[in-house]
Parts: sequence; C-alpha cells; structure tokens
Amino acid sequence: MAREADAKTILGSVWLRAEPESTKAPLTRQDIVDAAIQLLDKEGLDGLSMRRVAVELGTAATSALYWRVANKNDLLELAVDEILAEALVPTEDAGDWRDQLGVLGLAAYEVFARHPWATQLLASHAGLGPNYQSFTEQLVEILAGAGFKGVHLDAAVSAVFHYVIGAAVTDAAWHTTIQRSGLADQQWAEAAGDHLGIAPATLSAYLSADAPTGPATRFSTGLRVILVGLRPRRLS
Amino acid sequence: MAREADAKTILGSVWLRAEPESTKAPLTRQDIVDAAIQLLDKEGLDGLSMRRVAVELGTAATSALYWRVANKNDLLELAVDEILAEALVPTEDAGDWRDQLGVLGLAAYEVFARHPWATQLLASHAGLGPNYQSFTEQLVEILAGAGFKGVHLDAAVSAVFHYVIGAAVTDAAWHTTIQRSGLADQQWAEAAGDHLGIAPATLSAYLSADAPTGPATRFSTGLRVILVGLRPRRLS
DNA sequence: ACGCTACTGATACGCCGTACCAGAGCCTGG
DNA sequence: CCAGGCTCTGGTACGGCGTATCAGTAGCGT
Repeated sequence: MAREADAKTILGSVWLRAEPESTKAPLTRQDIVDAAIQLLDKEGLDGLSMRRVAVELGTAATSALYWRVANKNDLLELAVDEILAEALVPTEDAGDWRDQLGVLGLAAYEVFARHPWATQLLASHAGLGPNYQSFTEQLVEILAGAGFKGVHLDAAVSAVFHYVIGAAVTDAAWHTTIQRSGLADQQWAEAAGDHLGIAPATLSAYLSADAPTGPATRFSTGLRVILVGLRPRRLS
Repeated sequence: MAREADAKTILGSVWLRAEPESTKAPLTRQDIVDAAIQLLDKEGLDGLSMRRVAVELGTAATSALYWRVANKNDLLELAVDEILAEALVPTEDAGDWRDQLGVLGLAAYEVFARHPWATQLLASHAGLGPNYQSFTEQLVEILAGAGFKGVHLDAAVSAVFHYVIGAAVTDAAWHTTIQRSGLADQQWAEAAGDHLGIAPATLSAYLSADAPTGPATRFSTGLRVILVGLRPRRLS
C-alpha cells in the first residue's frame, strides 16, 4: 500500500504531515510537483489529473505517484506553495516601507496572474506552506519596521494582504471564464460585449493586461491608495 | 436533446446566454438552484453533483436538470449569484459614507462566511450576475456620493472590494482545510497546533468566529483602516 | 385527430481519484 | 550466502462523476 496514506490523521493538509522518507526513489516529490505545475500552467486546473501527471512523468501507473503524495489534494497544495516562491522578492533597496510593500504586493499579484490555477485554489487551502508563510512574514517585517505595532500591525497586514488576494482572485475569475468559453480574448470581448451592452473595445481595454486601463494598473493604483492611507499608530 | 446546450456559443457563463423559456416546466430553474444551494451549504462544494441535486428534487434522472441549465458550471454560477442577494443590504441610514461602506462590506463578508463554497468559486467565475453587479454598483454609488471621481473612484472601489474578497477567501481557506480533515474545529486546532508549534488555544482563538481575536474582528479592523485612509481626491 | 414540442427515465461513454494486488528488485540481519 | 522484508512497479478494478443519447409520453394548438 502506498506509504503516504498510512498516516492515521490526515489533518487536511500536506503541511501537517511528515514527508515520507525514501532511498530508492526514482521519482521525487519535486519531480511530481514540477510536472504538475507544468501541466497546470498549460491546461489549467481542470486539465490536471493524476493520470496525466503520471503520463507526463513517463510512468504508466498512477500508483507511482501515491508513494510520494497522499492524494491529489496534497499535490495541489505543494504546487501552490512552490510557485509562491516566485513572490519572495527582495525589497530592502526598494525605498521606504510603502515602496517596499508596493514591490512585494505586485510580485505576488503577478505570480497569481501567471498561475491562475493557484488563485483558484486559494480559497480551498489554508496558507500553511513555507513560502506562503515567508511571504506574510516579509509583509509583517516591513510594516513592523515602519513602526506598526500590535493591533495596528495586524490590521495593516490584513489590509495589504487581503487586497492583493482579492485583486488576484477577481482577475483570475475573468481569465478562467474567458478560458472556459474556448474563444480568444478578443472574440470573447466582442461576443460578451454584445450581451452586456458594452462596447467590445471598452471591455477589451478593461481586461487586457497591457492596456493602460487594464487590471494591472488598477491593481497598482488601488494598492497605492491603501498604502498612502496607512500610517503607524493611526488608531487609538 | 436538452435545450440549453443548443446555444452555439457558450461563452463561458450563464449570464451571457438567454434562459430557455418554458411552459410545461414542472421544475423551474429556481427550484434547481435552491436545491443546489441547500446541498452546497450542507455538504460543501465537493458534495455537489448533478445526480445528487436530481435525487434531492425527487427526479430520478439528471436529464431533467439539463433542460433548465446547460451544465454544472451554469448551476454553480446561478447559485453564487443567488446567495449574493443576501449582501444587498440597505445602507442609507448607516451614517457617513465610511460607515455605509463598513456595513456593506461586512454584509458581503458574512455572506461568504456563511457559504464558503461560493468563496471557492470566486476565482473561477467572472462577476457577471445581476446581484454581483448590483453589489459593486452600490459600492460605486456610496463612494461617488462621497466625492470620489474618475481614477480615484476606481481605486477606492478596487481597494474596498478586493479587500473584502481577499478576507473572505482567506477565511474560507481555513474553513475548507479544517472541513477536509474531518475533525471538529477544536480537535483540529490541537493536532495542527502540535505540528506548527503553536499553542492550540492561540490557534483556536485565531480561527473561531466568535473569539475577540477571531477572523471577524480582524476583518472589521482591517476594513476600518482602509476606510480611514481613504479620502476623496487624495491623489493628484 | 394529429403532430409537434417539451419533457421523462434509462442507459451509456469516457473520464476521474484512488484502492488493491501480484510480482520485482534490493537491503539487511543472520 | 541466503531469507525475509522492505520499497516500488504495473496492472486492474471500483464507484462516482458530467453529460450525451434515445425511446417513449403527455399535453397543447390546430
């Protein structure tokens, strides 16, 4: 029987279980996670199945996977945390604390824009992975360094962090919906614009990443507004 | 063949297609959506299947559903928008614009807390439903009434809205992870606390909705901080 | 009375996650 | 050097899923 499933208490997350040690291991956890990420980036969340990952890895049977990973859920958790590593950018040289938070927030936002499947998983998996935790710690450190303390620190972290998540989620929703239609962005904008009574050009400009009125700009200005409003020891 | 699927262009969302009219209809769209919501509230997103909805409605075959709904995705979109109606609370008597936004934001947050499955779907479905749109319109109106205009208006809406979504998503993540473990909240906190090196009591207090250090309070203070920082025509 | 349409109920297809099992190879203790 | 017990492979199987398909039926407009 596959080793990973032996654990009596599953606890709902990979991060609450020990990784199975191995010696023979022709297939490491990393291999599996990497293959999964590649597949997820290419085909989206619905395109991922244990069988496809197995095929991608050249092993005919899925049983090979279950030696390194308890179930599909584990694999997804590992994949999400893996790509979050991309959000851990250095910020010391970015300027004052507001600029630093801007850089960090944008980095996370861009990671989620690159990997919409990860965004779709944010509401189903508690942030227990090491990279997720490092990210929030980095947020906390910057704000603490700026003089935020106690409740005010918590509130400021909450404001910035949740704003980033929310923006990523909203963008991923558009992306996934368009993807589901099977149409190219442009064509979808035309068809959808008709139904919604919006000029396709306006819709396109609203959704296209590069457009000056696109989501990336909206994200940055929204974040800026929050950051400008934040001040240490503001509340009593 | 089921009528709904006839539409040549699916466009990725119910809201971009016409509802099939019907005369005989012993089973309305509303019936189906209501049954789905009941099931989702009770069993979570993974507990919903077309077959189970059909059983719940007393019709043996799932084909009955496909006359009113093109596919499972449509049903989920309809369910999400349906529960969003609960977030459309009146705000005129709540005080100044900040208080009004506080009331509206909290209402939405609480809706998502009551229906975590809807939160899990936020990243997969663009907000095209009527209730979703009404909600954002209400946000816009309050801020416009407070004197926000143009880019500043967009940024303020983005800040408030995305913060609410992000907080809901983060909370749903904890909820879903604990749910998946099959343990009661208390027991999970003990087991997880062990693994993470956190006192179970601290973890419990952090997660329990009623606790003074719980997610609901964190949401409110975070939102308050954002609102306090917002001012009409702040940016150039 | 007829035929069309909207619908029912059943069945079927091809996928999914994952359990199971027989065997293979290797590691270790005697 | 061998025996036993690991870890791991490959194959198969189970039950459930979304949804297509199809033969029948009931009621309505003419």
